[in-house]
Amino acid sequence: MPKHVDPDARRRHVVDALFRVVVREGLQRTSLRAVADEAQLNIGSLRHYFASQQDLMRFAMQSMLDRVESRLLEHVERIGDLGNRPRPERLRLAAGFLAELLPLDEHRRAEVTVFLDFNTAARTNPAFGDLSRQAAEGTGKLVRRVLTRLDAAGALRPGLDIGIETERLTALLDGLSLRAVLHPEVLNPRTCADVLFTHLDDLSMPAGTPGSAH
Amino acid sequence: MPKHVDPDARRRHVVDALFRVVVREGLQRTSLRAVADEAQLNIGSLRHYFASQQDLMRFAMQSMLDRVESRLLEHVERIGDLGNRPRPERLRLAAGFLAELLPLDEHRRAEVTVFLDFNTAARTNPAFGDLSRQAAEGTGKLVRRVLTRLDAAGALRPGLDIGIETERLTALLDGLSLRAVLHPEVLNPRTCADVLFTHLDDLSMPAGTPGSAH
DNA sequence: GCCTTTCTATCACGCCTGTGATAGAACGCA
DNA sequence: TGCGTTCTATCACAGGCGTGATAGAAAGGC
Repeated sequence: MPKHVDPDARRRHVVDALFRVVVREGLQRTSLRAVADEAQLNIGSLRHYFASQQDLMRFAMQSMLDRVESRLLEHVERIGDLGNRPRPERLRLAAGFLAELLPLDEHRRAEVTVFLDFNTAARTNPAFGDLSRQAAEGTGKLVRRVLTRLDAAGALRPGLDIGIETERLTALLDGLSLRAVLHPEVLNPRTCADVLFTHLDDLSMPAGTPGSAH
Repeated sequence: MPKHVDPDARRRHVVDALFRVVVREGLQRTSLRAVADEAQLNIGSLRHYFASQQDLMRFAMQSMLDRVESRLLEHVERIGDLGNRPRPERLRLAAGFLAELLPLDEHRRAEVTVFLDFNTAARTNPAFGDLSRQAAEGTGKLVRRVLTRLDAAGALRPGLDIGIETERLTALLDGLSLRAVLHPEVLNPRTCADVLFTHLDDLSMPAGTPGSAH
């Protein structure tokens, strides 16, 4: 088994470089040569790990989605069972969880930036079509699940249409991300988080209502 | 003064062609030659009206923003004074007005698509920087004005933070547009409009108060 | 030692891009 | 008619792109 380097590590290294280029220059200007330079690799080496540009791009987008998903799972692990928390804390936890999707720090900001570029490219580039759709449906289902759980725990206002509220909250998250990434001087992370919390608070029980059934 | 053709009409013709290419192929693949072909013009003629690619692109983005603005103004004209309408109708009118920003029909859909591509490009292309920022601030101020008017007319819930609510509604509109453009099979125009109305209804007087919706 | 696989590095090709330069047609006015 | 401006059309160039081909280095198993 000849194995000088770990190919998976190499691919991760290349993908990291690609993300940096995308953030700095945009997906439009993210060429094989630019990525190779950023990764300090020869373009020949790079092509040894990725058969074609499309392979690289798809792999990169898939990696990005995987990373987001694993960070979300990690967050779920961290908060554990939220069934037996006091109601205001449940809201706070839900907000903190959904905030993983917002560009509130440099790390998430880079990720959301890449996410946005890939997904807008997917509109006209069939190579990304399935991944983009899967991502959009994924966040939708995620938001729906959060709302459903909150509702089941009696934390939400009665009479809400969960379908509509799912679309509303999902669109709100997407919109906050979009504006925060494109116009950080207009929408800063703090306001971003405030808006999210305000929204969840709006969906919750009015103050003074008896809390969790159970 | 020799004048065979109307230069303004020509420029409009070219910009229309450019928009079609952007919608169909994405801004990334919108080259001078592609636009010239779409406009059924020789690239030489095209370059007679636009000194450089950057000139064309900036002109196109500015045109798009002008068209959106004029459609909004036209809508304002159409509804006239809304001060003396019954409250539920005021909400409906405000929703209809803000819906001008959503891709609810093919025309607006194309416009929002172009808007999105230009604004995402503006993140890394300084040529669009000022226009993009101006657009983002414009919609923000627009939303704020709508909310302020509704509030002044007593149509809104008391205790709302107009600043936060402006950001929230703006992000919601952006998010709806984004999802409707990128994933029309997930978020259809009908749901889009429903979400907007639900949101405005949520901001209005609490349920049970005379005049509040449904 | 040798052999095979893995990896790095480079060349060349065809394609597309924006753009400078330029020639000629179309047209209105004198 | 001829003149000058406006417009159309084309060529050529340099630069960037993805990619096929290929040669050579590096590394481990035998």
